[in-house]
Amino acid sequence: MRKESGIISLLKERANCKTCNLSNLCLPVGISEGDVDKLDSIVHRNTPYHRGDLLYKQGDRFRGLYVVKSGSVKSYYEDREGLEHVVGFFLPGEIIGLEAIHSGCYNCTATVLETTSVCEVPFEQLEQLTEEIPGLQHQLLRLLSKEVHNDCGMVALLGNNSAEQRVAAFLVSLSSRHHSRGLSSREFNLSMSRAEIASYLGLAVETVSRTFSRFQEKNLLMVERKNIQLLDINALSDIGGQCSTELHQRSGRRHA
Amino acid sequence: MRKESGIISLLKERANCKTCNLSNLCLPVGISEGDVDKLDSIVHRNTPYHRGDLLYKQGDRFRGLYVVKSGSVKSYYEDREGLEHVVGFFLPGEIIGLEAIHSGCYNCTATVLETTSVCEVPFEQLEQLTEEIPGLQHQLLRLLSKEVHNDCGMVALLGNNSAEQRVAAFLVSLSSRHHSRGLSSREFNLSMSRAEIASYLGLAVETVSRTFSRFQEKNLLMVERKNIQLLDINALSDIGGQCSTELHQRSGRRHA
DNA sequence: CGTAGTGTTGAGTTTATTCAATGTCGGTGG
DNA sequence: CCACCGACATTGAATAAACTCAACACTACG
Repeated sequence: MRKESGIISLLKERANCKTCNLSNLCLPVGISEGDVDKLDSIVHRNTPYHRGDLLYKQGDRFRGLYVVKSGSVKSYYEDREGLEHVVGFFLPGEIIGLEAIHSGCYNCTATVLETTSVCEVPFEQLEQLTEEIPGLQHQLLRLLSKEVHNDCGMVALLGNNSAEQRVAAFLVSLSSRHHSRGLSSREFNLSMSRAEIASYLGLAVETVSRTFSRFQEKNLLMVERKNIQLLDINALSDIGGQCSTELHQRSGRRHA
Repeated sequence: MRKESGIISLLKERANCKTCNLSNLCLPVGISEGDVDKLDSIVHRNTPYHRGDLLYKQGDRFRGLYVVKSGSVKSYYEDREGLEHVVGFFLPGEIIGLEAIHSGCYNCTATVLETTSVCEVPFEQLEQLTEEIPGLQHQLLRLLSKEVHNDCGMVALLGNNSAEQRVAAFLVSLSSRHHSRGLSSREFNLSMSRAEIASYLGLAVETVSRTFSRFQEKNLLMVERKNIQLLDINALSDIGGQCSTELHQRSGRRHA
């Protein structure tokens, strides 16, 4: 078996594969196996991080992107009072640091939620590679665009107000993101704390907790600490509104 | 005077210029005047749109990006009940449609708020030009990244909860965006209705209205229908929190 | 001049928050 | 091995914030 490469995930955009099969991933986007080697050569494979470790801090100079190989990451920024505001969670296959290309320094802090391994992709070198690898540029643009798309969805969601809608949409999003990595969409781990969920969704911790309980009473899910099972994804999807489906699923329509 | 070009705005990222002076705009980003002509040649200059006209509809095939030359645009999506959720406003110099690169079709509807002129930039041709124009690719990536950055800010803001914070941050954002185009940061036009602001900020119309009134009582601003004057931008900026400054201003620090 | 669209203001209700208490898990040290 | 501690999670009760409903005001426009 070949070394698994984080950059592959970067380019493939959640193809359905558990282990990184190169030809599966790159051919469909027009990148040959030879080119994959070039990509691989610029990627740093960091040793695993542990809960609380930082990938980068708010204000650090932009070095490159990070691709989650396993585990999960949150990104947040601190306001003047030192309060933390979570702006995103990243699961395997997802890319961190895209917002820093523009200003040349990271404007969030990225920290690891559990034992996590990531690849570091130096951005300058990646940009240079676009000259050698046809199709790479297009993939990068698509990647960025997708992030914009997801964020739009988040804005719409947070404008949706009700706590139930937000929590439901959040869960459906996690579910579909797990699914797109070939993992179970029904049962997974909440690597983030209730407080982190609350911060992300703009709710109080207690509200998140109560909403979980209410969903559980309605038999929509079963949750115990970090472990969660979605019993009725359709119902949750309905509660969450279009956001939860539209926005975090690639091409798929509604779960019918 | 030379024909004004929307694509210039696209590349320059809000340099401080009222009229589009080509050399000002492009040289700093490493694009020569000759290359500007190439860019100009692919841009469609549409006749002005009027309030309510659509640039594109949710679901339309992605053709290209739109750059606002004058006027303003909102983008929103309709949920299953047909309710409108505003996800963004676009002022002169800003680019619309970035979220559609990924999926190949627009997932929001973009509509014009007042008499507005825009440029249409066919995306395929723009991508091809990156081969001829060095630096163009980098600018495109930065552009997308900036959008991600702004959206992150919006997510953080909407997680910030309080109506006052949201409205204040919104106004400061508009202010600084006007400022960066060389227009007054103190007094400008709210081309969007209260309902549109409310939808964008996830508030009720009445709450927006009341918040305006409260700010006015505190002498932070003067608002009458569409016309607004910010009397104390610092104070508003403080209320809005880091988001309002951090997130919508380029390199500048707080208004000191 | 009257009407429709939009914005403001008030009163009551709903929702989510805050504050406080209690419960649960996981680790550490006696 | 068990008791204890701290971090995290849940639940309840009181409070505060924003929402809904409803009335009214202003402007634009025919």
